[in-house]
Order: sequence, then C-alpha cells, then structure tokens
Amino acid sequence: MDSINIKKLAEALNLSTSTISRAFRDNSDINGATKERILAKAKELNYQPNHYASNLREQKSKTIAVIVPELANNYFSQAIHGIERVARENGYHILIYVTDDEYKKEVTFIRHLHNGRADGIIMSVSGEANDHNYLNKFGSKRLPLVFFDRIYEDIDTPRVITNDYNSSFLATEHLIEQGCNRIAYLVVNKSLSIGKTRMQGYLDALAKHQIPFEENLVIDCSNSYEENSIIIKEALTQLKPDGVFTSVERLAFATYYACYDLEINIPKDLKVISFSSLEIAPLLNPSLTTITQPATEIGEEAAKLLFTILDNHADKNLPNEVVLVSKIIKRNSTANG
Amino acid sequence: MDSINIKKLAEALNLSTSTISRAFRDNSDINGATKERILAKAKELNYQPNHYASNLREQKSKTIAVIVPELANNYFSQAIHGIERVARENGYHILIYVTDDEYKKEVTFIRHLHNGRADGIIMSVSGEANDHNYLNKFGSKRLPLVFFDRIYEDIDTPRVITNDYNSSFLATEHLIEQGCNRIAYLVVNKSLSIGKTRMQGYLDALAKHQIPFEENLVIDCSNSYEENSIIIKEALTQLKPDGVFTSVERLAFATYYACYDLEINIPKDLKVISFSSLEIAPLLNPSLTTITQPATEIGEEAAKLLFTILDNHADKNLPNEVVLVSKIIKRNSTANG
DNA sequence: TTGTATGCGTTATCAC
DNA sequence: GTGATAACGCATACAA
Repeated sequence: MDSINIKKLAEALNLSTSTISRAFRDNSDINGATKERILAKAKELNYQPNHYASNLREQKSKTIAVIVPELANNYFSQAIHGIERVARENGYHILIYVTDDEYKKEVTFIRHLHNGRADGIIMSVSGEANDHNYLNKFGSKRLPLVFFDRIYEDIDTPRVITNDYNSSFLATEHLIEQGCNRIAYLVVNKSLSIGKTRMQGYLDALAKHQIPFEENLVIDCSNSYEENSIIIKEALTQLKPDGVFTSVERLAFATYYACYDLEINIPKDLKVISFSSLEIAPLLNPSLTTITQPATEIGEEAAKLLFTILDNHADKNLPNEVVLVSKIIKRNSTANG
Repeated sequence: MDSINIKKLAEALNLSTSTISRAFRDNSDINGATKERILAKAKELNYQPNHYASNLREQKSKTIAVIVPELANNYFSQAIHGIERVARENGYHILIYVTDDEYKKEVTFIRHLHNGRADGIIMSVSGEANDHNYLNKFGSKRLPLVFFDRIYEDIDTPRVITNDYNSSFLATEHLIEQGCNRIAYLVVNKSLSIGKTRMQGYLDALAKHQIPFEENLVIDCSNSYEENSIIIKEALTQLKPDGVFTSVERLAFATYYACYDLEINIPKDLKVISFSSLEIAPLLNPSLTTITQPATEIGEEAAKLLFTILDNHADKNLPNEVVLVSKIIKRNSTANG
C-alpha cells in the first residue's frame, strides 16, 4: 500500500503526527511556519486527513441524509438543490435516498442511517398509511430529523411546510369565481395528511360558496401513469366536471393528456388548477394555472433548521414548524372566454 | 454516552466482540444458534455496526459520489435516479455534489473525495474550458471514475454517452426536410465537446443538403435566463431564421418564450427541435419535437460500469465507452402547415 | 509550541 | 466455533 497517511507525512517532515493533525484543525496551537510547511508538503504529497478515521475519532460525519419519495420530479429536485446549497455552505455533504414511495425502504434507510453514517436527516415521508412509530424506537439516540412537505403529524420533530390549506381554499375559490360549480379534486392518496389538508381547503371553499360537496368528485388516483389515465378519463366522461383541482403536478399532466384524447377543451369545457413547481407552466397548452410552492426555499429552510439543531446541542427554543407561502399564478387553464 | 457498540453487545451476551462481528459478516464460521441470539439481541438494543469504524478497518466506504453541473434539470435528476437505483441494488450509498457549472467546485469536490469518503465517482463535467489535468495528478491513487454525458475527451476513463453527432445530424436534416433553410444552432458553450459534437452534426447536415453555413447562425448563449432572453430575441429579429436547433432543453424553452413575446408563430414562422428529456414535451404549446436521451438508462449504465470496475480490481477489458441511442420524436414544433 | 500515548469501533489474524 | 489482540488513521489529554 503506497497510500499516504498522517504518519508518513509526519516522517517526511520529521514531526509528530499530533503536529500534523493540528495543522489541519483550526483551533489548535501551532507555529505558523510549521503549519505552512505541513500544508505545503501535504499538498505536494496529495495528503488529506482520512475522513473515516477523523469521523470515528470525532463521532460525527459532517454528512446529512436526504430521503425523498421520488427524484424525477421538479419539486423534489429543486428542494434537494436548496438543501445541497445550504449543506455545502456549512461544510456538510449530502447522501440521497429515494424510497419510490415505499414505506419499507423508508424504514430501512432510517434504520441504517443510525449507524453513524449521517449526523441528521431531512425527509419527505412515504409511509403515511403505515406505522410511524418506528421513529420513536430509537429513543434519545434518534438522529436529528427535519420533515419537509410530506410529514408525519404524530411524530414530534421540526418541519417545513407550506400553507396548503389556504392555497387549496383559494385555488378552489378561484375555480368557483371563474364559473365552475362541478369541481373535481384529484389526489394521489387521500389518506395522506397532505392530501387531507389540501382537500379540507377544497371542501371549505365549496361550503363558503354553497356548492354541495359530492363525494364522487374526489378522485383517488394512483402512482401509475397508465392507471391514472384510465381513472381520469372515466371521471371526466362520467362525472362531467367543469373544473379540476389537482393536488399534485403529475395529475394535472394526466388531466391534460386525457383532455387531448377526449377532445375536451381546456379552459372552455374544463378549467384546471394544480399544485406545481414546474418552471415552464406558461409554456403548456394551455398555460397552466398553478399553486407554486417555493421548492428551493423549502429545501433551504429545512437544511437551515437541521443545522440549527446540529449546532445547538442544547436545543434552544427553535421553531418546530416553518410555514412558507405558496403563490397562485393564474394562467390560461382557468381563463374565461 | 449511552450509545451501543460492539463491546457492550458482547458483554450483554457474554460473548467476545469477535463473535459479534462474525454474526454480522457473511462468510465467517459461526454457530447458527449463537448468530441468531446475537442478531436478536442486536435488534433489541438497536445495535448496528458503526459504519465509520468498519470502513476505517476495511478501507472502503460502500459509497459513490455523483457530481453534476445542476440538479433542477430533468436530464440530471433522471440520470441520478438511475444511478441511485443501481447503487442501492449493489448496497452502495450515493453522495450528491452540484457544481453549478463552476470548474472550481468540481476540482474541490474531486480533491476532497480522495480522502476515503467515496470508493468511486460518477461525473458529468463542468470545466471543459479549463485544465483537466488535475485529474491526472492523483496518479495510481485516483479513484475509479466514470463520465456521463459531458466528458473530458483527454482524460482516459470510462464514459457513457449518447450518439450526439448522429442525432444532431438527423435533427438538422429533419428541419431541412420540413422546409427550413436558415437554421440557427443554439448552444450554451460551443467550446465544450458536447456542443462541438452536436454542432458538427448540424454542419454536416447542412453540407449534405448544400445549404451554406452562416457563422452568425450559431448563437452562443449563457446560463442566465435573462441574458438568453435578450440574445435569442435579438437573433430571431436580426437573423430571421426559419428553424432553430437547440443543444439543450433550456434554450428551447427560452426560444418559446421569445417567440411568444415577439409573436412569432411556431411552427409556421419558425420550427424548433431540441435535445430534451422533458416528459411532458407533448403538452407544450406547440408540442415540442425532441431528441430524447435515455437519461435514466444513462445513469444506470454509468453506475453499472463503475461497479464493474470496483468489483474487478484487476480491470478486465471492460468497455471504455458505452454509447446509448437517443430518439427523435417529431411533434408539432416542426410540423408543416 | 511540540511530542507521547491512548482510544474511537471495528475486523482480521492467530491462537485455543 | 470462539476469544484475545493488533491494527486501521486520526485527534486529544497530558507531558515536556
């Protein structure tokens, strides 16, 4: 093995390993000149303190894990981008884990991460329908955890969310104001809190405007493209809604495709509004009215929150919940005439 | 410190640490019953072998690093998704690094990664205009490295790319066949190999069809949304092309926005074709003709290639270059009357 | 300011 | 089949 380590560097410089070590840590007493000498030689020999040895010694990894349900999704990739930026600024590295919306994977990831690999976790959850209690099994040894977007309400940990209820209320109201009175609500899994919160806004807006709620206008979709296509087409033909409010971007796209096929004109026959982080919503045919979440900012906030926790071992009274505001951007998919 | 480790587990079971360790490794001699007993107790006490200690001992991290120029981009997030999947299957974890197209960051990341944090690197490069030689400075200690999409041609390492030249040739030819003869080529940085390769296809297609090449129809764009808007609008007004071939997705979007503003009709006045991994290209107004790269597959191939290298320390004769095929999908942005 | 010695949690070698 | 022990590379308490 010809690889360089602290000992060899020490020998090469006729110094002790402790002195070498000091040259790489900031707060140690060390002669400026020797430090220079060490750093120079280190560069020459391409020496870097071994990450695993340091971390074993220091009992921390300078690494955080990010767990998301999916990756090929504007919202999550933007959020990760935000997390990455903040992490980098703080000298942290990020590990990415994708659950594909499978609860089992989430549990496996979280369990695994408690082996020291990461100092903290930022997660958008996948298993709302399942048992969240596994998170409490770690006791006091549970890694610092921050939720964003999709959360477990029954788990006590900081979270970054958006004002979903309000946005949904306003979105529904917008459709009503545009003349809709048969508004369908498309959701991926209505038992998930995020689906429920958004649905409540929908319900309350209907109530406010004295539009009776019809159970079957709540369309429970799946994660499969093909299945959704069938479900949505059937809903459009059978129920003939004049407005659609979709709780996730993907369902708006599916609605568009369905309308193309069925020759339903958006917005004339059907108005569409959706939660979406798509930057090119204006380029769609027709341009899509969106509730746009500040995805990058959500990621940044989540990361900041986590670092606050990691810095203050004595958790000062930090916010347990950060709420960011989404914006409704009206475009042609909900236009009149 | 109340945290559990191998020693405590050993005490709790009246066994030695070696036996505990064996229970967690596959190939060791150990009594079936004791193994059961250990695993059970481990679960009960929430014990997991410390990752950093193991890795320090074994001199490998079961981690690979992925370096990309940007994240909020369909292509890269899909590619990462592919990498993540394959990595997971192989029991590896992935670290993500975003360079924001800054060469300096790339160098810093790569340097840093040679501290043992990762066993290998998958990268789409950012610094084509700069000195790539830093990669050779590591000598035999350089980590296994696989390029994908954007590569350094002068660095000898395996790579996964697409048939860019051919796709560009066919894309340009498609525009010509649709009646264009003033075709602009939009590129972010034409000195980059990927820009050059794609441009060569463009040039050769023009030549084949005896269309004289006009230097100023090659529009060198930037990474800034605002700058591109100005550049493209000026190009469209001054040069009046009847076709646009964009080397990256983002420039196609910018072209759409510019045309909306300038009231140029696509495809009547201007036909547009672009490299793009956008899944909703059919939903654009008008639907966008794309050269679609198999992004996820590219990621998967890159990961597989890396794992082949990591497995065979004696590098068998593995392919140095994997070429995947892109597909041209004709849509309305290049349609005729 | 620098050096010595010890231990972080694990696994491999070698005994038994 | 199991246990004692050294070593992985580094950082710190303590000594000098």
